[in-house]
Amino acid sequence: MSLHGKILTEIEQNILSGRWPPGYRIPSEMELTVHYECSRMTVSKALNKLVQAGLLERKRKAGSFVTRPHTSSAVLEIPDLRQVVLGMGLEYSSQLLSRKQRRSTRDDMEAMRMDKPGPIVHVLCLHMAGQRHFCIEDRLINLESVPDAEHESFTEHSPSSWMVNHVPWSSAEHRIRAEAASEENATRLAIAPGFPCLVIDRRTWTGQLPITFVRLTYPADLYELDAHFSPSTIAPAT
Amino acid sequence: MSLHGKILTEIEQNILSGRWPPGYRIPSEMELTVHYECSRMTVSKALNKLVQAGLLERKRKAGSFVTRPHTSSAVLEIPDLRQVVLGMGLEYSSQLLSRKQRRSTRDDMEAMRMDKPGPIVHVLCLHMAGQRHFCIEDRLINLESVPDAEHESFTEHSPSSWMVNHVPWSSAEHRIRAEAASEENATRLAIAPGFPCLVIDRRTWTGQLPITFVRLTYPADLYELDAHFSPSTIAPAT
DNA sequence: TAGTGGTCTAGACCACCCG
DNA sequence: GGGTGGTCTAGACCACTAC
Repeated sequence: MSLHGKILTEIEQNILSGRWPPGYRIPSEMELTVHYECSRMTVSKALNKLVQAGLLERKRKAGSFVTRPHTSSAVLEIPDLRQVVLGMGLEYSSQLLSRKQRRSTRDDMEAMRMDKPGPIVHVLCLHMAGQRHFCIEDRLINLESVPDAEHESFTEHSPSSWMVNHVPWSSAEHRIRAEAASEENATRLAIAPGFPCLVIDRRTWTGQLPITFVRLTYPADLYELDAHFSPSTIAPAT
Repeated sequence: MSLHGKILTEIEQNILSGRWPPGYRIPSEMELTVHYECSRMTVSKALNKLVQAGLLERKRKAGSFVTRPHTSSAVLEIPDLRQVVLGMGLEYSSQLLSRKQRRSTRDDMEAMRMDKPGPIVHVLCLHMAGQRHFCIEDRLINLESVPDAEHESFTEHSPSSWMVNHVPWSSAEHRIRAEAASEENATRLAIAPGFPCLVIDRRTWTGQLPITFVRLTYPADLYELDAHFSPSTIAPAT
């Protein structure tokens, strides 16, 4: 592997593992050239790729910093539902409907794409936007990747908020569809069974390790998903 | 603007304008260093950003080539519906329901984000997957950006296929939601009014120029949208 | 104002692989 | 074999901005 590839990988792992948390100031280019015994260009190449990937922010004179919990960085955002609702100008609240802990069943393993069984947390949470039932969050969390979740009650912060703000991820998969509300969800969302809903399934990983699977069910017309995409927005870096 | 930014922009425009078509071999790094009177690193930086953007492919000894009609390159693909259906193992057919040409109305301009009126084509097309009504495509095309569309009947190829294969784009915006089928679409899709549908609005541009607006309406359960996303897939270039 | 990143140079060696 | 891109160096000057 190339030297700048090695530098990139090592720094990336420092970030994704949490050793270098959001806001952390990483060593300056000069310090890295010393550490890796290479020229500034080589270090710079690695760091700039990490900027493009959304893991770093760099400021002259200040240094290079790990970005805040990488929320979106790009295309399909992974938002904190609380922020979404507040952004709509509505009051937000959430209600934990259930919280279970268990060894993963076969269904769990399939949903999360786990390759071997392990302890998980299963939470169900209702999100409200003003008086409207906004979203049902049905989430599995892999306790091997996110051990902190074992002692988190999710009553103060919703699972959505907690995950966004505590857990970094390196890849995600979304599956989006329309669906008629099931009896169960219709009751939870105070809508008629069969009412159209937008359903988003999302899996996230750090490296090869599954973190969480979440199914978000929104009554139609309460939520739209936005995705901007510019492959050519390489915006010559000002 | 920086020099490599200028080089990047000029080459990008050569590609997006079609002057350098897919497969075209662009000048070598050496030729570009002569043309821009700069060092190889500077040219290289620009070219490698274009590789990341998916506009170029580079091969040792062979040279740098414009990629084939950039379909997805990443996250939210812009598929040819024909390929989608065939990929599901079903027979594909399409039927043009209407084709109109007009000067853009205020609604058209709003839909396409045009800032001044101009000639457009409005097509409506039904896509079938086997015996199932798969999707209604409701599309506006800006004739100023896509003059060829004026003399295209869209009977042999569906608008979706034609656009994907003929028109390059540089940025796209998706809006995705669930919706109850309108009376009109229910008839077209052979479903009951109120049946849940997945609706995707998509706008595409080349540079600042709007190309097309399309609304795709799928009956629930006939289609799911997939989106993979790895910000950290910066894969140290082999 | 000093330290940081942004940019650029003029070389160099190497791996690849088309012809 | 020779031209291509991939990588790297050891400098350099500049712009920005936090301190």
